[in-house]
Amino acid sequence: MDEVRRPGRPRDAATDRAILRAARDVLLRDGYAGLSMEKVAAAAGVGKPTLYRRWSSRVALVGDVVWHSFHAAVPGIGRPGPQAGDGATQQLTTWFRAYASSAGDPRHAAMILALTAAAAESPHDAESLYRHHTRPQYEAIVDCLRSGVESGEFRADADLEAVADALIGSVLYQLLTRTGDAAPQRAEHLLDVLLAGLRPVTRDQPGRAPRD
Amino acid sequence: MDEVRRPGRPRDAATDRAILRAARDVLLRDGYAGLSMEKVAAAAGVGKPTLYRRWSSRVALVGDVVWHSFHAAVPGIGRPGPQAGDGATQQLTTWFRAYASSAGDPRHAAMILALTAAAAESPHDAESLYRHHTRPQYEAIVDCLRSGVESGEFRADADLEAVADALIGSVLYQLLTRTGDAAPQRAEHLLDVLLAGLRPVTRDQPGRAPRD
DNA sequence: CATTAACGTAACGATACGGCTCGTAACTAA
DNA sequence: TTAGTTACGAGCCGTATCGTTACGTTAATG
Repeated sequence: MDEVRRPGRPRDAATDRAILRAARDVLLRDGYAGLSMEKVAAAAGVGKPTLYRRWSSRVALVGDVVWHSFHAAVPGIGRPGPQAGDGATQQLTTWFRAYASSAGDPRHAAMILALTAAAAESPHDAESLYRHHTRPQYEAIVDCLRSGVESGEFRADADLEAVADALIGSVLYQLLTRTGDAAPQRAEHLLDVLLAGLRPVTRDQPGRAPRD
Repeated sequence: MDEVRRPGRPRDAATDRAILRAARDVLLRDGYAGLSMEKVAAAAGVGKPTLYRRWSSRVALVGDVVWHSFHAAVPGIGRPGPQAGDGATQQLTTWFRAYASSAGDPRHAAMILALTAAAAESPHDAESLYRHHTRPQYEAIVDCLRSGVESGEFRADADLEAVADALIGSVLYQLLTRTGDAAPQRAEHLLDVLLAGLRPVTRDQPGRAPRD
């Protein structure tokens, strides 16, 4: 997979890093609305064409910033269970604790919010952002839940995607409403309720509430 | 509470309605990013100062549009349980079904996404938007859950705010990731898991998973 | 009629978008 | 060495939006 050397002056890898770093700083300080290409270019000490040579738009740049920040600081974010030997319950718990805790870090919170803002304000960008930055993680969670069903840890009739939505969505909602201070405890408590609800039914306890 | 008539030409109530309607249409067609004050003014057949006389900023206008759209079309959105005689389980079910179903309507989806975009892109606006447009509903849900705890329908040790986060957040995440097609079923299934997890523990079934 | 304020029109300065052109630097191929 | 190609920083361009202002008109008060 060696890079094919093309004629002409090669791009400076240090410039890539400087831009990403500057964009991350601006995102932290001013939020997604406050991130302009000109501000990023100035902060990175580069010209605007240098930005547009690499990223076709503001959304694309922000997407890459989020991507790099996540993979630099939260290595296992894409894989819920680092230890394959653990049960699904333990894997899910480990991952969700890490995820909720990372959302408590302002650096990651800003990244998640930026992705959210980009997706929410423009339906067109939302699809591509989801495909590239969120779906792999989402599918890994569902896979983890599915393995828990196969091992008998979880109810077979549970809607696993609904559970994944609730896990990710609850953190997202907390970030949006700035209730994030109590996040770590709340993550633990949400796991309590969801894991209890996922437990296979016994004879004494029917699977559904009587009302319907 | 009669309006005190002040001297001078009074504001035209029809103009208010025309602006709100135009802003709603633009929001539906072009999303939050595509909503500009000039576009709204043009669509409403009104000058820009007329907009700024009523709303101090774009965010304020969008906030009011969401407010009016919700209260016009989803009357009970602020009060989970229309029938006070119902149990908390039934109240919660009724409300969440209505909420998830309304999110399936593109008109409401656009409103929720607009609020989300505004909150996500600017931390400053997020706080005031939350206070005025989301918190009452959120607190009503928590109150409903709390009444369920008091009546013995739900576990006393459950984190009710975590449950509320999960309910609202799951819908939000589905909207953001355009997985909203399966929303009605998923809402039902999430209720299944959460209500099962909220059920008070019995002697046969310990409250927590063994692993910790 | 005098006062007051909302109205539409038409600007304003500031800022950001995405693109473009300069002159220069860096690298490859002949 | 030389020509060709591409990246680079600096900066300008046209369009667009922001929030604001000035101005003349219209509609209500007293």
